[in-house]
Amino acid sequence: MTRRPDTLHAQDGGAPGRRLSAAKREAIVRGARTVFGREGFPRAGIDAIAVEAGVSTRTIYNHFRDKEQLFATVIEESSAHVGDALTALIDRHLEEVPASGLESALIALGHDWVAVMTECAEHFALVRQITAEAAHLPAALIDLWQESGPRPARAALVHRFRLLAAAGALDAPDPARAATHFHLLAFAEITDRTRLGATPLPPAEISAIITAGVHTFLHGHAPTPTRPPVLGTTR
Amino acid sequence: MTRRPDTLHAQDGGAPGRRLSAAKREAIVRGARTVFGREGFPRAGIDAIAVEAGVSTRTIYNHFRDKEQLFATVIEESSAHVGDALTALIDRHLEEVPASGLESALIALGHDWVAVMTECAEHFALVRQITAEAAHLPAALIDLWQESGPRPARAALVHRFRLLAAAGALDAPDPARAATHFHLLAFAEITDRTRLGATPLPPAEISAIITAGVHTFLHGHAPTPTRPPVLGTTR
DNA sequence: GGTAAAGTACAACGTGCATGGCAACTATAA
DNA sequence: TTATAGTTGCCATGCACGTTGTACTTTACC
Repeated sequence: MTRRPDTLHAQDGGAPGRRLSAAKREAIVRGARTVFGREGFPRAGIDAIAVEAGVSTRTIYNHFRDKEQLFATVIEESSAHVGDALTALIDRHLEEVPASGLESALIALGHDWVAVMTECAEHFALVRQITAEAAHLPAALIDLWQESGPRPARAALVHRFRLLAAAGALDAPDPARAATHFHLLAFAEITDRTRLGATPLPPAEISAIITAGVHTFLHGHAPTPTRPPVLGTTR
Repeated sequence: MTRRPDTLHAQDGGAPGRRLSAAKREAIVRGARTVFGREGFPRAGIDAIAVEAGVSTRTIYNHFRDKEQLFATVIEESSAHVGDALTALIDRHLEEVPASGLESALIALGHDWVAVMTECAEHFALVRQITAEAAHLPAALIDLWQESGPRPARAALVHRFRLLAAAGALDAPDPARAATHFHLLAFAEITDRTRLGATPLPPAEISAIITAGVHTFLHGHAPTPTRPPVLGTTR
């Protein structure tokens, strides 16, 4: 079973038993992500993807069964990557809560989160298209996306908030709800107004939104008045 | 220039100088709203709209220049109607703040708001499609929608919050931001999870979201006199 | 009832686009 | 170098759909 160094993978949906080039496959997926992000799923033409990838349309059909399977592959590979980045971000900022202030930690997390959104603009353009088409996309595809990206990130946030509540730094009997409130106040307005990064927002405005959001969040979930907050290790 | 009682309106884009039936036009717009809401803009076929409206496709083209103009008409007429309903709701619930509690007023507003969303499910299905396709729709269309629906409603909310802040019932130096925070906390999660009403959410869950959201909001924007607990110097 | 305009049925036209077939080209492994 | 198989360009096919033309039917007012 000798294989070329470049053709070690199993194909995703082409004719069975063929050995296709991994490099071509990667080029296709990357090009497809760009075009799908720009134009959306049913709208992006195979030809445009082929051009973007520097590949013939015929080759695309050698690697993938059809356009939909290509789309699924793009979603899975892209969102797993960005999901990891966000999860790492959350853990990094909330691993140890500085006694100096939970507020500054949350604000810093907010800014870094937005930074990821601009760095991975192409991915979030794709996400925008997914949510846009959600109702017309197979449910399995939506699940695939949720599971590989948003869900783990959210779980990490809930986990950290649970620890913060246990440490008395937060009044969050329901950490999941607190996570939702934090996310809404700190990010939802930004994702909304930038359309997930599509339209720019002045940095000062972003900063104001995050600061105000974190402020409202912390006041809304402040530890019970009688008990001064215990800021210590949250682990 | 005798006109039939049924044909008094000016046409939107058909051949100039013809007198078209208002009843047919209404049927077309209503059917188009249903189908556009269900399938989205470019996706909905003229044939499907014609069937839904009980009209021939040719008649549609006698009343409207093309599919896009029909879509614009649907958006304008539908969102103006729902926008008025929401504005009325806001004014009704926040016109006089019961000393008994701003909290209950906001919660009641929240419930009525959600009720409007379910009553006008067809409209919000349309809104879902608009936001989904926003990037590929002419900007003028998006503006048309924003101006006729969401903007007036939001303005009403900001106005009420400004009065509440002036009356000392709320700590909202920036009423616009407070309105955003209230909207996010009380509604955004619901619109998110129900996909603007597309997928159902148990009433108990809705109630919990609104209650928790209003709670967080009020604690975050509580009037200063009693100085709510603050973590460190949150300013 | 007559008449003119609106509405309808039907079909044609053009287009865009996802696929599939095929033969020629090319790069790699032996 | 040679055989093997991925890659490519190009064309064909089929389909979906917006839009229009046209001839016939219905409707509303005189």
